[in-house]
Amino acid sequence: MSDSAVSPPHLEICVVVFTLQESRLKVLLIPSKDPIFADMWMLPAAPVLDCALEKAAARQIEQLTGVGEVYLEQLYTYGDPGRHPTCRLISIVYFALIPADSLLPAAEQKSGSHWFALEELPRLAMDHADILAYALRRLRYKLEYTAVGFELLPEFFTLSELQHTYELILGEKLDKRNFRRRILEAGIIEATPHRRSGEGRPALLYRYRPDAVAEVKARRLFP
Amino acid sequence: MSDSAVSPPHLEICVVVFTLQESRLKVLLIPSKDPIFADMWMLPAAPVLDCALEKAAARQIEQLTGVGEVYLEQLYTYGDPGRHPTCRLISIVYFALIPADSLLPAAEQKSGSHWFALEELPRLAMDHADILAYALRRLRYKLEYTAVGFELLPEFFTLSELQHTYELILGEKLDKRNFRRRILEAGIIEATPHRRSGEGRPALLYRYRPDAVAEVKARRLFP
DNA sequence: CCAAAAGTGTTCTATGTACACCCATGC
DNA sequence: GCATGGGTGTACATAGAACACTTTTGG
Repeated sequence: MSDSAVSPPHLEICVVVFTLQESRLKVLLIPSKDPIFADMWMLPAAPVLDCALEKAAARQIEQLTGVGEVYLEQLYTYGDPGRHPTCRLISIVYFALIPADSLLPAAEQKSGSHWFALEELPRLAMDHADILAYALRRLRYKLEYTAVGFELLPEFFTLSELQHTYELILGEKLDKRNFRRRILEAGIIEATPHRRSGEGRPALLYRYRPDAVAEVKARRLFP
Repeated sequence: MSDSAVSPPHLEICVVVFTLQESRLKVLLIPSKDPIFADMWMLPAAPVLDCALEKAAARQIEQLTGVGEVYLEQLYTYGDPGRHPTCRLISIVYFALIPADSLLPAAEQKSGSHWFALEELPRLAMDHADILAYALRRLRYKLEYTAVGFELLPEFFTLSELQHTYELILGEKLDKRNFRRRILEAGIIEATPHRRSGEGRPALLYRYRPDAVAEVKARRLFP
């Protein structure tokens, strides 16, 4: 079992995938198969076979959700004796944002994975609760200095939808006028000629400027 | 050689160690032993044997410099086909700050390592120049919202010495009065009753508040 | 015409920036 | 007594926070 320092530790790519459903921030989990963690859930992970780490994370997310292009960023590499009771394990963790409207429901059934709202998490195996907490911290932090919020929305969205996204993730109410001013001054989204009719006055639809994605990537602090 | 996806990739812990010598920010490098990278230098690295990643990085730094307790933080995990021409390699990179006065010169001789000023770097193997550039970016960034500067100084230091440290790392001149106000308001360092006599008026010696180390760790965005 | 959500500027506060002179010591 | 670095406060500019009413549609 854990005959330390004889064979190298196991190495896996682990992903924290967020989406927005029913006005809640949700994370993708899979049921644990290991009897040690019976009735617990885990962040999805897969053994590292080659060294294309980001591609491996993307491939894994595609298998689980059916979505190929996602916002993806390396989070941290966790390795510590005692993370896992019986084996030495190193997890390279990525985190990702997916707009709910691009998810394939079939993929979820097939993989046995499930989306959990952050307020209704099941028991998580190992240190996965810590990892998730850190991913959320980083997401909140990134939201403040870049405009990744739109990565969780469909291609066209209203400013109110975007603001609600921010409020959900940050866990606080924001001022409408200040929010609009800042987000527009950031120049990452732009108005389209279309409108959406709903209950009240129809809202202008916005989309992120396609060339702004590169800009967001350039602005990020993590390579 | 590179029969991909048959055996798992090689995994190493790599360290970017900064210190301050002769009014210059320096980084610790070792000469490459691999003939592919003849006459190039590298960031120190060692194969991963167990999964105590941070301890492994600390151990490596102690072997190279003789210093046991250092400021240490995980930087990023690099893995990409094409990083190394002949083998698949994943590097978990840490970065560290060491006060120059605690270095053991003997350790440097024994390991063949050498301190290079950032303005006079030799050719670096693989993507190590990128890694180093990112480590510097992160150091500069951290300096702005925490007060890690004192990690490069001896136990007792003057405010001018601390300011010069900041100026060196950030690469710009800072206003003396504003610097002092901010650094003291941050509450991370405290005056001692001692003074240092030098050329002009003797300067008060400061040290960081021992209980502030935990605070700095708590404030950091990376776990 | 009423309910429901969209849209829009200004004032105040706090934070950061620029800036110049006196002080204590060694030689 | 003079050269050298140490030490101190204030005015101004900029960024962020608080705040309330009018507009457009559907029912």
